[in-house]
Amino acid sequence: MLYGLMLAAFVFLLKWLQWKYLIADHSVEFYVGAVALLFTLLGIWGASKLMRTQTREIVKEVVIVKEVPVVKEVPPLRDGESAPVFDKAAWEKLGLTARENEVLQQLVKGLSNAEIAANLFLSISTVKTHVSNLLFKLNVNSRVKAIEKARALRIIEPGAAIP
Amino acid sequence: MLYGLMLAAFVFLLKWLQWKYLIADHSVEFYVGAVALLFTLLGIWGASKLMRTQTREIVKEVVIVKEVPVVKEVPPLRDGESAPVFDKAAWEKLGLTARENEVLQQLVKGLSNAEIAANLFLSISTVKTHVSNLLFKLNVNSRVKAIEKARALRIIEPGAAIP
DNA sequence: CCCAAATTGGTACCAAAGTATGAGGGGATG
DNA sequence: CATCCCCTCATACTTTGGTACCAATTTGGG
Repeated sequence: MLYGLMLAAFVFLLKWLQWKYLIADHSVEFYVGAVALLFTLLGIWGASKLMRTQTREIVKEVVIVKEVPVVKEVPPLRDGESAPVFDKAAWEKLGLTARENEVLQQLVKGLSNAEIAANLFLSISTVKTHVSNLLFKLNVNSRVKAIEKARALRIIEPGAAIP
Repeated sequence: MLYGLMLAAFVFLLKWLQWKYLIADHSVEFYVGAVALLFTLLGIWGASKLMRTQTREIVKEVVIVKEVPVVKEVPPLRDGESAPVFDKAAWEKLGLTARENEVLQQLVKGLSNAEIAANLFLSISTVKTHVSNLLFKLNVNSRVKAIEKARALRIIEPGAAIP
């Protein structure tokens, strides 16, 4: 409705200008360009107008979520009084080198090779080498399984945070 | 870039038509209307294209706000042996669909996409779709981090084995 | 000193993970 | 019936992960 009206108004305006200034042939492109630009903007405006409600809704929804006292709804966790145990014997059996162990500790935090490389000031190549050796020593074929296994074997350093 | 190119191409096309059909004065309105319509659509298209990412990002941001307190205030899960608690409230807030949840349960077991596909009788494509959507909803960018987050949020089914 | 292991990194290559997009069907809902 | 959401699958593509092999350097012990 509004849109059609605006279009009509614009055409009318153009016609009026035409009468007033007797448009030359070579200025057609200019007008077309102006029209294109103007209506592109109109389109963007309209679209964003429609989109905004959607965005708002989402935000609102989530904000409501935020107000819910999350902690209370979580059943009391029987806190691991038992600090994570580092099974030194299991670790020694694996024969991990110092560096490999460091990498492992980063690995179980869920970090990517790139992140590990950054943390330990290594190149990604080196991290890959270490990780590959780790996977072999742990007898797995993916970092996810390696994390599992490391936890099962309790060879995660006491200080390491476990989410 | 693309936009400017399209505009140029359109003007050129118009010029060409002008030479070919020797546009009469009264048809200018028609062309202007066509241009207006076309570029309005272009504007809408472009805006919606851009808006989508923006919407995504907004959701992302707010989700972070929502989830940070969860991670912080819930005592870290120390050891595997304590029975995992399924926080239904947390799960519902994520808005995971039934299928996505099933995939998540497989995911946290450390299974690969192929293994999940085999277990759920799906194609790898479908699993990828679900996993991708899961990662988005959990606001992470890798399956490893998704596993972490799922544990932190305690949305792992009680039956699930944790190594 | 020399050897062995460890550390670091590089290249090359393949597999897996992840993203983007769209088609098509089905079920619920207005 | 139209519309929306979910589910399924596919293609195409980019990014990570992982393997294999090699090479230079360091380090500690015999």
